[in-house]
Amino acid sequence: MGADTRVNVEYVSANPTGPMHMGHCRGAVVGDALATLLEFAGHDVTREYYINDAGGQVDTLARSAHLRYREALGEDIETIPEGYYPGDYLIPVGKALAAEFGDQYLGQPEENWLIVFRTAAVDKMMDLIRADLALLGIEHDVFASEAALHKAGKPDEAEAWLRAHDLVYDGVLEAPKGKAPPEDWESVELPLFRSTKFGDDQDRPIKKSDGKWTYFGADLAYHMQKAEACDALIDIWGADHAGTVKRIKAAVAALSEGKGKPTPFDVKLVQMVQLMRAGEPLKMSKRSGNFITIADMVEEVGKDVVRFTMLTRKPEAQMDFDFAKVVEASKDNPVWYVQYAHARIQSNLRKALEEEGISPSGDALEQLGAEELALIRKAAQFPREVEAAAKAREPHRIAFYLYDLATELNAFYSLGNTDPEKRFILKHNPGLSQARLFLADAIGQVLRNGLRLLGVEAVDRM
RNA sequence: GUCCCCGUAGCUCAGUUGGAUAGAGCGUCGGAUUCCUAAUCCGAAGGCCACAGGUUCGAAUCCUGUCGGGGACACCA
Repeated sequence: MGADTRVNVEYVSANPTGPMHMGHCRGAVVGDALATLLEFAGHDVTREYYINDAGGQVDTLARSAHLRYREALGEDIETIPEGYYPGDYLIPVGKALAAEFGDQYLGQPEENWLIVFRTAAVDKMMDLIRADLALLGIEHDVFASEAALHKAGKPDEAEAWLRAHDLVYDGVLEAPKGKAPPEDWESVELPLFRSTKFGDDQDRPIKKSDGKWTYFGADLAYHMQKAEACDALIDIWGADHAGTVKRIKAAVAALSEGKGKPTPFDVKLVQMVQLMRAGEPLKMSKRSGNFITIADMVEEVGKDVVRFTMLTRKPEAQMDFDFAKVVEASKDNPVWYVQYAHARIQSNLRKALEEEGISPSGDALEQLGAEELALIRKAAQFPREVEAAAKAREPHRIAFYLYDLATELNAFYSLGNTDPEKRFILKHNPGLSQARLFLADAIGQVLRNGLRLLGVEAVDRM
């Protein structure tokens, strides 16, 4: 492809209010694999994470941290009240805050400590999140802070520009139609972005009635900021945000076209994952703060299994993740099967060298027959497969391709069971043996390359 | 009520972005093994590509509608 364009891939962007749970997992893996895939295809990729550190949720986080801070200083806080984050992960944060500040924020009104606690708690949460992402082998290049965006006045800039072009106006939202009748509906005049001009169902407010920016108002400025530094934008979102795709696309179209630099922008929606164990769905209670974290998943089945499995389905289709099935050692477990093929190749290469002194060589490739050629053809498809997957922005195709390649490798390998002449290691015919090992080595290479694209390590023995 | 995603073999899913007889795995049935990793391999049966229209020389693929599953719909993030 060699397009050599700068592509910004934003993924994960989980709220900095706790550790990552399984709901973030698929988007994280898909985004990361996509980024790698685009890099491999010759793009200059930026992996970006947007930190929502300016909304009401981080205030709740700060208050929850303050509660744990009081606890760390000896107070019995008993049960965590409604409206606070109950998770145990805030206990060490409270201790750290107590160690850092002593009792100076005890018994103080909120305005005296909220900002301090918010900043400190968000930092700690981001450390947590970065650690969780590292478990999945994920590392972002840029962590963009929403608060910093506000401080830099980006939303104001965007608003001014949009107003100047009659794309933002002050207006009143219509009450929501349909099944959910308005309960405490008030009609207020708000600054609205004309997203209907770009196919949205409704114009969208960029500021709230208290004058603060809405999430959308900030996000719009954020996308503008990203677009200034690259040639194409990709966002990976959970499917629960599908309803906001139109407005943000409208915003990017309006701003980037208006400013003379139309920026292609793609939002990839990733569907929910249903966790299962041996066919039974796992239910988790959000209320108690008890959910299955990414750390739990990685600890139980390993990074490679989590990553590969998340890529064995197209992202926009719902999927199950069965803790029992993903570690099964059989052909219906793609992770295992691809690894098995690679280990088998490595095992043969080792054995050939150590026991027979035969190493791969391309000197006698003309001795290879029709079956080997079919295998070579399959392996040779790899670059085209990568190109197609990159163009379609669908990393899961690589996973399916690797599975197919493993199938063909194993099929050829099995010919040697009934016909000893079809084996890789042939003592009486070193030339052919070298050629077949050369082929095996090449396929091993393709498997490794493909797995690396997915962020999965190939194993040499199992 | 509106919007988005999905609907392909009994089950779980691919399908190279409109091209020839629609492909895997599991399951079922029938085979292969004194084996370089059999945790594997080969073969068979099994499809009106949800349904109905439309566009096209040509549709699983694009458009419209219906049905079914999932998700989202105030100034939350």
